[in-house]
Amino acid sequence: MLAFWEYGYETTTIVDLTAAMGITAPSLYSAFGDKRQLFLEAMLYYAGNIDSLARVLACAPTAQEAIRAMLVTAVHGFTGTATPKGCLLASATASGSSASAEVRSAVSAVRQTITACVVARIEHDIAVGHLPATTDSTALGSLFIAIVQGLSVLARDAVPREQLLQIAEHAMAAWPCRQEAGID
Amino acid sequence: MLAFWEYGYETTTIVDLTAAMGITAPSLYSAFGDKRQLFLEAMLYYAGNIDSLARVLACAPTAQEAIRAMLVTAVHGFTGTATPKGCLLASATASGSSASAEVRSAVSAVRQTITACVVARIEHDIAVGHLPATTDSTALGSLFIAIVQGLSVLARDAVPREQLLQIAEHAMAAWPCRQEAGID
DNA sequence: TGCGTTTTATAGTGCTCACTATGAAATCGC
DNA sequence: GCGATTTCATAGTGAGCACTATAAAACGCA
Repeated sequence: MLAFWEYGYETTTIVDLTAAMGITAPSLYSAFGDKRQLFLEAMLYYAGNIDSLARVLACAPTAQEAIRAMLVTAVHGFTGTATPKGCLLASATASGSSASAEVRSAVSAVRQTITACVVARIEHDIAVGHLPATTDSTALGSLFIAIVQGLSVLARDAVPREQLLQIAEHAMAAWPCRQEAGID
Repeated sequence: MLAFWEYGYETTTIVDLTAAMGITAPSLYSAFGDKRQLFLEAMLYYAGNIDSLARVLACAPTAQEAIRAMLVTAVHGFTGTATPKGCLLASATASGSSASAEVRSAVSAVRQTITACVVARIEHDIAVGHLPATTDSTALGSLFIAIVQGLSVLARDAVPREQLLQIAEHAMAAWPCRQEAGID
């Protein structure tokens, strides 16, 4: 997973993977089938962290706080010292030949699942009156997904964690109704 | 440029490039040196469009309108039918082996130049009183760069132009002072 | 037309890619 | 303890990569 995270899907070689895993090529192929299946498993393992993030989305008192937590968690994940910079989903298949279209669409599907979770949380807050009924939940949720993916690009450019956190804080101003602290 | 835009730097092959340009490999090498130099020229040609965007930044009446125009221009560029989806700067070197680190830092440098233009425009509006003196110009400018790069990811996921424009419109709410229309 | 120069096409170079055939080593039931 | 079965390492496979040596063709100029 770390190798794919660092170098991307097509640019990571079997030698990179076997070296990282401490096994030989035949073992890798008997265990995972081929490079594509190994990547899909690694991606789902990576997205597992985001599944726990979906639980955080549901448990937060408001959608604002839920998204704030998502942004902070993302920034921390993108700037860890023990892991590659940025987001595996954002960078591993950002480009590639037409041979890897299937892998790219699998990553896109995971991203859309995450987007759907965010949109659902926003719609819940609309339903209970925390957000205006006129709120465009799809556009607002997609905006924050876009911001997360954009933060990944900046993290890859070696922008430090503190600055990314400030950017994320500024992004929180995009909520349609400015509820000051204490309203929740 | 279109080939690099579509497939990325490392995943675009010399055969792709010679086929797109209608020339043979020796002609390509005598004209451009090698693949790396050809990519750098193609990237600067692509960024040339963004240089004209820097002029738009300076000519707009306010920083808000300047950034709004940048977002709209970006969305249109990311969803054109005659060009690949997304942003060349965002996707072409999002991942890659350590052999292409130099190319990746060149792309990062262009992105930081664009960020500096945006930040300068925001600081200009702070100086003339269009924006609060407490505005964090670096964080705010970087946020909109992150949003543009994030929109590129969504565009690559085949999100339609109209939805991206709505997302961009929602992003405009992130400005620190909500100046309604007519104030400028 | 004939010659020197530049451009271009053919055909390959060594290298690395994802992937695998074959023999050695370890493991297991009994 | 021993044979059957599974697991693993060595050593390669054809294919495709970035890149180039050589020679033919096109061109400017007389």
